[in-house]
Amino acid sequence: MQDRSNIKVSMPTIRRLPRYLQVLKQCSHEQCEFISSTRIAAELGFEAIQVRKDIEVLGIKGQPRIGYKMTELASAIESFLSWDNDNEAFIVGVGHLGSALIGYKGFEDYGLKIIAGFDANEELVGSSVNGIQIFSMDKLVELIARLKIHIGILAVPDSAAQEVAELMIAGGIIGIWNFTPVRLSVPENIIVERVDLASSLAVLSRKTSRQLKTRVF
Amino acid sequence: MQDRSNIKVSMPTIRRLPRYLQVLKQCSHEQCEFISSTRIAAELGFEAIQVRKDIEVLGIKGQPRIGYKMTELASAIESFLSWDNDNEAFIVGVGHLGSALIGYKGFEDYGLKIIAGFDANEELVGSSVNGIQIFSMDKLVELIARLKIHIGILAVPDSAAQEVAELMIAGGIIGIWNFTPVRLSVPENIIVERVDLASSLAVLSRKTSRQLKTRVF
DNA sequence: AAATTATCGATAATATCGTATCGATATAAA
DNA sequence: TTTATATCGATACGATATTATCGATAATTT
Repeated sequence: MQDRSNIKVSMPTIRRLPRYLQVLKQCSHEQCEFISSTRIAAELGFEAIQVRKDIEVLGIKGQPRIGYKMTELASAIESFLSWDNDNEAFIVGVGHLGSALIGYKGFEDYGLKIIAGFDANEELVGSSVNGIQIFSMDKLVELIARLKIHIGILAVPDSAAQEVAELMIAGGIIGIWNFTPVRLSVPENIIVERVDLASSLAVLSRKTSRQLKTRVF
Repeated sequence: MQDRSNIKVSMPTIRRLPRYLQVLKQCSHEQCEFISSTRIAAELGFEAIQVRKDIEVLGIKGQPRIGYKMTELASAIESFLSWDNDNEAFIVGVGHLGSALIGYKGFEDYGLKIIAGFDANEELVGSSVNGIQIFSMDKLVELIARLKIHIGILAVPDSAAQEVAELMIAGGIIGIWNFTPVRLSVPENIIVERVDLASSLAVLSRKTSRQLKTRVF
């Protein structure tokens, strides 16, 4: 299989791939070696054709009437998303949200490994959360550089977000997973992915209120 | 202004509206009464034309050379998203994530009011987190019905997700904000909005690893 | 062995979304 | 008063994403 890391792929496709992976993991206990696009689509409520189009970008082939080889499909997705070799990450901000993220087991499935936490609260420094040790902010830049960390998880109070992001970048972070609502201003070669609860809630409340209005009593 | 709750609007537009609101709040301390699409676009790194197109669906008019009246625009967005009258919600699952969500002050801006928490852990029952009281799961269905709650926040362990969702629906919940990775199977009149960390991380790790590869050393 | 069926994969058509253009309008400046 | 400028808003265009169509293929059934 050729290297697919440089082809251009649409964002919606990238966002759907993890869900296919999830289905594969769920179905892995079944005995079958293959899985069809139809089956995947049915599990997720998608159209089979869309699943096939998405899988096409991975550069693997399925067998007509049979489907895709599950192990091959799974590792193709993981490789495509760079989830196959562990992505080591630091998390900054170990409040409720930070702790929740540290404790979230699911990240292992995504090849994300949180290997240290940082917090401005000196009382937390030296302690450990779920086996992850918490360091002082003073060490952040140095440790990023020394351990060659490329991903930083930002879970600090809004007011500190920009400042901490700059520290991360100073150390050598390339990708920032931003859990604050702050719009970070960063150099263009830095990737920022924001988890936007507001937009998610917007969709939910818009739809819910429409549903309420059209409901028959 | 006519009622805009029944017109069809694209999801990307709905997702962008909260960001415009955020800009408005940020700029509200400035003295100016009006704000232009150009200004909003500049703040967010969007194109002005896109901002105008999005605002168009709200049914309000701007003034050429001046822009939109800030207060009018803000309340039009809030009304469109049903964020103007408080949406009361229950949260089920008060672990790290649940606590983080309860403590998140930002929800007030979105018209979301978490008025009670529920947890299977009897030790938590009776306590309160950030001023929100925690009840036993036994009370969930009854209290949803009695208080006419329409939105439920699902922050329980994966294994309990489907079961709890069904309880919510039994009580009368219309919209579920799902913080678990579980794909819930629900009747079609129930709205489920999933906060999908996996898809967000997929985008981040794909882009980050591409950035790493194209970087010049 | 032949017919049937379910699937992949390539191509085409459609729909959706984002962008560009341009006239109209209102303010500010000359 | 006239001109310049910045903005809105309508229309048209282009890009992107999704869906449909159809031939090829391989397992299953008859």
